[in-house]
Amino acid sequence: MKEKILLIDGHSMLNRGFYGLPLLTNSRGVHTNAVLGFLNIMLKVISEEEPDYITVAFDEHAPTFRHEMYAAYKGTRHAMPEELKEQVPIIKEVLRTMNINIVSKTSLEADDIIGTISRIAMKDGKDAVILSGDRDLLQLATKDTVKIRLPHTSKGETTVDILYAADVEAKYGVTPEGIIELKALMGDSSDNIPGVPKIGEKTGVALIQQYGNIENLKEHIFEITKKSIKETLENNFDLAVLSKKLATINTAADIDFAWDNAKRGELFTKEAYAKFSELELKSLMKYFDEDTVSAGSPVKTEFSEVTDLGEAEEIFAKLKKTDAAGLSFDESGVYLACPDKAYHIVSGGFIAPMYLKAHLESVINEGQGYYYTLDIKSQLSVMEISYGERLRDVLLIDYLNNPLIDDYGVPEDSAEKAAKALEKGPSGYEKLAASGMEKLFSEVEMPLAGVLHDMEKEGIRASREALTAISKELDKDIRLLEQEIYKDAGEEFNINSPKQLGVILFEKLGLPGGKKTKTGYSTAADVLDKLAEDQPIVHRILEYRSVYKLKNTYTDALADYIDEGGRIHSTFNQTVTATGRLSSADPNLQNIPIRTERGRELRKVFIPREGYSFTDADYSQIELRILAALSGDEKLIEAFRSGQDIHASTASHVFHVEYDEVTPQMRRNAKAVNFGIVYGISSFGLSENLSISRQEAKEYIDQYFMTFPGVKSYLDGLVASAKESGAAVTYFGRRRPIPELRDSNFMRRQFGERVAMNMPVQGTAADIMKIAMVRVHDMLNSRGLSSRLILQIHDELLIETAPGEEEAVQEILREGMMGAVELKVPLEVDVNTGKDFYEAH
DNA sequence: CACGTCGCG
DNA sequence: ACACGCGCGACGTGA
Repeated sequence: MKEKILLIDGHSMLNRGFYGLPLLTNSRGVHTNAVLGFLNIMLKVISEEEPDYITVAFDEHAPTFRHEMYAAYKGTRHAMPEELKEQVPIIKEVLRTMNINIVSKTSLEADDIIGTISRIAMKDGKDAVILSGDRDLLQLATKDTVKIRLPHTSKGETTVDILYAADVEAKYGVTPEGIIELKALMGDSSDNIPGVPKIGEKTGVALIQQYGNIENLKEHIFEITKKSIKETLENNFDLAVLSKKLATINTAADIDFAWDNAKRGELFTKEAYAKFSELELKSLMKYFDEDTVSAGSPVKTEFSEVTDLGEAEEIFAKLKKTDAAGLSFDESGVYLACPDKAYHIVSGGFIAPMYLKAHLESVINEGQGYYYTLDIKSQLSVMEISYGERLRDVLLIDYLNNPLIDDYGVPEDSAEKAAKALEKGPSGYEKLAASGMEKLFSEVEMPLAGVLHDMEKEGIRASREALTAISKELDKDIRLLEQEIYKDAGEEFNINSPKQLGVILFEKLGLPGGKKTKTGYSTAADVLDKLAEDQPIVHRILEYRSVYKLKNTYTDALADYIDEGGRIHSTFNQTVTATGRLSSADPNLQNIPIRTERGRELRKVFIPREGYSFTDADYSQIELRILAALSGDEKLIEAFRSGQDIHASTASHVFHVEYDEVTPQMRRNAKAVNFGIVYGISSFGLSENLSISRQEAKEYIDQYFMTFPGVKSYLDGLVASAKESGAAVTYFGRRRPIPELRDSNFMRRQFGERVAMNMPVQGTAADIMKIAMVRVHDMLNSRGLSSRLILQIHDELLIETAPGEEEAVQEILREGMMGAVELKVPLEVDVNTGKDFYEAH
């Protein structure tokens, strides 16, 4: 049996994986799609071919020869996307853990390495299998010793074709040598081979079939009948010669290759297991046997238990001098992970909680290293340490590095948190710093975590009695509406089921239209409104929904969140939104009704503690102000500086009427245009929103951009730079990757463009509010006030104000919010006080 | 668990 | 010719 070597074209396989699979990441935001695609196909081929030797060839990063020299000359070399680039070192490391030989050499392309080794194999009497996604390699196929495995996907199924010389000829019409000649004529844009203009695959194949090679073709050029072909060949023959040179793989390159190094070893080692786990390549875990799994599981850091006071003292002293440590704490004590050793300092006995807190604070605030936590906010409920710039939270680091991650993988176990914080912290911080987000991190997100903890702990008082009373009323209405709807429909059905409702409305009652959504009829409010304004049943259904929602989502649900102290404690998430906003959950206190009077009534259940009042402050038009400031559009800036109503002012410009002549309808439309601009305008979206024609919507937009040309060029610039860098960025440097911008799907690309326009505006507003929160919190504290920040609703802050502190609080809110940043447009803040949330806002 | 719907900015 | 406004969380239905 002849021995066999598998030769893999590293970059081409990575490329294939990258563009063939969606942009996958593991929970820490590391992109893995190219690695996964590479491994999938490699493992498939290994199991089919059972090679005795394996070698993967990579191009060196330095400019390589054949193809790149032309690219450099033409200036067409295209940059590798960042998401792909970062996977190159990863796959190399994975291959190393799998004992797979990697060969690369400066000034040589992977093709040349593979070509050369394949010829060494032939000389040494071995078979060679070449795995590549690049058809260029087909020139290396021989009659029966060198075959090419070329993956291709059709109908979602990936197969890896087998091509010997005869197969190449059957499939492409030319011999392996002919592939070179063919490329000389038709070129290859992906490889930067120019070819001869106007000659494509068809003409190329025909010419090579007839003349064999370009030299012979030149001699017989007079035979060519088609004038245009003949001309282009005559005029561009030098390009054919250059292309041939570029397309020819060097099979006698000077490389170091030893069979010993290429010998196939154990692929599924415990190191490989650890690597696969880290990358979360779950579909590949099946290859590992149980022994490997247990041996390769990440080594749990051993935390030695410390109960002795003296020993604890020494450890804290040592901690102050280490460069980096991970720390976490829970009811049992403090976990400290130093680079050399890890400790669990046990609370209780000789070591009092107060002692732990004091020492921890002393380390964090006086130590010379950096101390990494993982989700500090949730730990502050155990021990309220105060911290400064030496504390770095890895959850917040990870979030800033990539806010799109769904799950940052915070372990339950405190010890693991400390270990992981030390493990991931320093490199994560480096990445963050490289993106210029140090200030955002240390001056905004880190201190904000403490502010949010205080807000969560404080909570907001809610009246259970009031909720119960409202709930009863709503319930009455629901029953009434229910019966009326059944009567209208002529039968009982589940009104809450869009599916059943669609059947009733559009089939049984034969209401017009009835389109939309993947799963059936849309019964959304705006659709129903447009379809059947005059139908009583439609109005009752919308009324039913609204009342039903009020009862279930608000009244009843909120009552269950009231604690013994009569207060509701929401969670403010700091790491969930793509733009940098906060979110509120369990319960969500950022979506308490206000737009309808009936819903708004609900705000009366939120009340301050006895003797206190509510002070509410909200930024006026902050997003539009940011748009004006960042775009530098003179007219928009002037509109704000003049203190006019911005929507009316926009209306007067867009509709060419005097400011005083703007009608309410015009103002409404202008307001929708303003929103549209901030959301990443499209004429379709605006027309839907305003129930006007696409044409009219387009005219509004055109008119808007004509009025505010600076906004237009700013938004265009945002899209352009997001395409360039792959991300949108706020004024303060917060970054949101937008992978959609290079999606093959038009719709998703469009979405990416809208995001590129919206994120810097929404995100900057979020940044400003966060800065304001830290300032307001600081001022309340430093002035020793008893008033407390309790809610944030994106552009609004609510403070529970202690008696006698009303004026101070108003001033703090104004100063904290307006002074958060200095822009070309003044930030305006509306402040209100009230005896409940209804009155205050 | 995905989807539709709807509450908020 | 085509698709669609940005950012969230909670609820109920139905597979």
